[in-house]
Amino acid sequence: MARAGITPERLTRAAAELADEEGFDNLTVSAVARRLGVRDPSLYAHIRNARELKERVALLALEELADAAAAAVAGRAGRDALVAFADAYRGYALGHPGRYAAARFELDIRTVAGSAAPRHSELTRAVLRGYGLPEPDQTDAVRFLHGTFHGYVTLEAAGGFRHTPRSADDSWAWLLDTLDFALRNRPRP
Amino acid sequence: MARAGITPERLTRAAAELADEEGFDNLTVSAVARRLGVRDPSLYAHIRNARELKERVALLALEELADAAAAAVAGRAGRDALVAFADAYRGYALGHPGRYAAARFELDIRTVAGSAAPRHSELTRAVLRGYGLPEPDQTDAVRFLHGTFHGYVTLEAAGGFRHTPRSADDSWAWLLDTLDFALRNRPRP
DNA sequence: CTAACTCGCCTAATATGTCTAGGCAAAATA
DNA sequence: TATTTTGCCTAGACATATTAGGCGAGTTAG
Repeated sequence: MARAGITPERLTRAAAELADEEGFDNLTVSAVARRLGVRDPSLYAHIRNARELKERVALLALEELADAAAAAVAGRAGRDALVAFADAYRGYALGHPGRYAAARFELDIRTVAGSAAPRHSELTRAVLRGYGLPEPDQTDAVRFLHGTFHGYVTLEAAGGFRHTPRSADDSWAWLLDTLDFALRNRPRP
Repeated sequence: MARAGITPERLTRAAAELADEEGFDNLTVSAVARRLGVRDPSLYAHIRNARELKERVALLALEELADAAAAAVAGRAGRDALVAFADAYRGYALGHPGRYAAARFELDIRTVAGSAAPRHSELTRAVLRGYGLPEPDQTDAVRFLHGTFHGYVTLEAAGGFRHTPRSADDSWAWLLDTLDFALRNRPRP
């Protein structure tokens, strides 16, 4: 049989595209095999199981997201950095819904450590540097920002804001204003 | 064959329990059938398909969550109401992870309208009443709060905060303080 | 009180997806 | 060129989702 020339990169890319097009929940070994023009079992020479396929997409998404965030934050500080960071995050999530969902895939602790996840925390801390928060406030703020961005974007992607005429962009801008205000003026303990 | 006496309530309860125990993603028609002591096809007399099974759990979760939030907010105002509301939300999510995930299940628009989802928005607006926000700021704030609570709790449940010694409870308290401060003092447009 | 009927649950069977075992030939290497 | 590796294949076991059709327990009509 002619070889299909499957590489880890081609496989992961196909899976990521599929996730974006059909949803992360519909990402199956079968669907990837179809897209690559091979039979299902052939893929098991390249992946251990279906979970690993999803893991690959998750790791890719974490990398891409961290890269986008890093580029956004570079050369900015304070409010500018916060807004650019948040917009990069939201832009990626809306532009790549399947990959974004993958980034929330539960990885085991060892895999997380070797992933781009730690870069996300570092980048968030870099953004917060402009606000001069001492510990443990900075850790709290990292969690606050992560949670807020993730939650807002998830609800928006799920269509939760379509029932009201107010635009999701405008609410997002208001949210960032409020966040910036709070971080700058919140009374120290 | 002896009848198993399946009612919509028993079925939904079994599905909800299964979701909490095994995860919403692992909620299957087969698993529910096993738990109820019947064969898979027997359930199709009670549900249309697997999607409807999940929908049932989603609707139950939205109801329970709205009930808990309503009870928490009753008789409170301002900061007290905000904290009680948020704690009810977080408590439910951590106590019933499967049901909570179900509450994020994408329902079609007609189903959402008949669900407890609108109550959630109303309750959030009730909480915000104490902060005297005009429109469209109030709508923005509703989205902000929903997103923040949902995101924080999702990340916490996924174990995203276990890598740092700082307790998730303390970060939560900090978050609520900050939110309250921002809503009270944010400059009007 | 029996006859008819409804409807809850069953078996059988198909489709799709995950994954293992074993085979063959193309590609890499000796 | 001979050998080894290995990418891809077929066959097949097992799980889940779902449809079709049957049978008998509970309910209702005569």
